[in-house]
Amino acid sequence: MRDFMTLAKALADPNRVRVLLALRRGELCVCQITELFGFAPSTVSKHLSILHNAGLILSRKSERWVYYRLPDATAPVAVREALAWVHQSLGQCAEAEADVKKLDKILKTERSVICRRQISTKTLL
Amino acid sequence: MRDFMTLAKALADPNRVRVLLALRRGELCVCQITELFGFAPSTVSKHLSILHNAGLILSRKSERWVYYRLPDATAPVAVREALAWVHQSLGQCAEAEADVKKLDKILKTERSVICRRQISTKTLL
DNA sequence: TCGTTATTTCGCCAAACAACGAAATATTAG
DNA sequence: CTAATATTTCGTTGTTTGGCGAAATAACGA
Repeated sequence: MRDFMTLAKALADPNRVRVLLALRRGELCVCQITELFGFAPSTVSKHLSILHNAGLILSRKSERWVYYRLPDATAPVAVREALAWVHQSLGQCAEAEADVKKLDKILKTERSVICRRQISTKTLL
Repeated sequence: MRDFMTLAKALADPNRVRVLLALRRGELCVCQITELFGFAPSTVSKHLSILHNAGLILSRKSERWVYYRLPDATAPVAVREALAWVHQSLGQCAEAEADVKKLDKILKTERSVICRRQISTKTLL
């Protein structure tokens, strides 16, 4: 029950669900998701840690970036079923389409440019 | 997305999940669920209205009672998948077993006795 | 080593939420 | 009609949660 509630609560925020939909494209680093959402990096990091803690995403550290991705078929049934529910229910929804479109642009840009973009916006204030 | 989030938020509370598990036995009226949980009737009613609003339970009014039940196969796919996820993940969990056991006793008791029990507890104060 | 960059952790604040009791709304029984 | 019963609605209260920025941590590059 405890594990299930951790899963259910992780899914109870629309921005976390957006992360799960965006990751269908493949793994993303925190700064790419931050760029997609327009939130503070700390906010995005917290969302990712909640998803990770629930087992809904996996992480990998390489060089100075942390990449998050969807789990594979070895994940627990409850996790796989939760993800199937999300993807089947929302795979075609307007928000997912818009995010995919924006992600296309982000992925075409050098990652280094994306990351520095967040800093520059901040230092201008 | 909006509908999905209503569903996901409805599942994000353990007591609402308990209702979905308890209803596998068949329909229950509010006072029976209230007896099972030991919460104030207003609290239980609120939980039921959140589940009902999400489409996770259906209601029927008969005489002076309102009965809630799980939806049938005509429910939207997102709802059916959510319920399948809950029941598959938690069908055998300790909390569900304990509730089933307590429900057995409640269902063996006259409903009128159950309902008056709540009142008497209140008026004694 | 030192500065830069990516991410996380922490503390704060406002909004959302779950519990309650009191009052309102049916509906039945007398 | 009036009283009693089942449920819902409303307003309050304490807790949780989502957002932020500042500071801590980690990894890289000069």
